[in-house]
Amino acid sequence: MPELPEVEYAARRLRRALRGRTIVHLRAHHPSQRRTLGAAVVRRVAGKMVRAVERRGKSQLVHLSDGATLVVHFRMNGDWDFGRSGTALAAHARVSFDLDDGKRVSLVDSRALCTVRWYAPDAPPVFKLGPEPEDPALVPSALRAALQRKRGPIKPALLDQSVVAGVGNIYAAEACWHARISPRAPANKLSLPRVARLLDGLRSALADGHTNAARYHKGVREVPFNVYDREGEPCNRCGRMIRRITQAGRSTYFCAGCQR
DNA sequence: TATTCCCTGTGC
DNA sequence: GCACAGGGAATA
Repeated sequence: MPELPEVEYAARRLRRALRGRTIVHLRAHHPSQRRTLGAAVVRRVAGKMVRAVERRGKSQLVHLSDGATLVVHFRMNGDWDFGRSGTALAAHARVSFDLDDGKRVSLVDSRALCTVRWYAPDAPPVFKLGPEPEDPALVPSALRAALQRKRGPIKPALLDQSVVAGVGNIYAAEACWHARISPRAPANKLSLPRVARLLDGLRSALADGHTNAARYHKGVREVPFNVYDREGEPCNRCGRMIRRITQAGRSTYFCAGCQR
């Protein structure tokens, strides 16, 4: 379930496994991954050491010792599986890294929508991303300026990665709920106080997400969402029924009682 | 700015 | 069967 908190957590685990290690063997196991990881790339990556792993928005960047970069995107349901080389591959393993310490990291993704791209040292990836949600430079007036360039309703606007990096469908809806703003409110007409509330709402929703990402692998009970996937259930704030609508082809959950 | 497509799995 | 799934690039 990879949105920003999950990707942040995944990138940390990946960093722990890869940093300083040499990739003995990179393999693409599915045709959709072989399109971006051809034989030449796979050959070139072999023997390179991992200098650093970082996250930008929902992308994970693996910086290699020859200056090349691998960019991993989980899309809808990618995740890492950590195991040992030579053992059976995890189900739905799409790409795997065999490391010089005998361990193997696999990208598992049942839908095979995940992407792994290789960038040459002289042509590094360029991201059209807005500020990270935690960036101190992201103040209400900056968010408002970004939103004023947008047409259409606020909730789909929050999914635009050039507005704020890493906001996905769940947290866009949760942020609107926290801020008591209708997902249908025009993005470019939100007042500064409402934008400030939205920013606070986004940060609290993501904070819950970070708690959950840490709990996910420990079997600890997770913090429930307030609106996402709760159609027909009562709102935690006003008790009215949560509704589901479609915006820009995706589900939006909200409470028409207290989100105006 | 909305739809279509990429894939496969799940739940009704 | 069919609708739907958290993303994003490519389209009209």
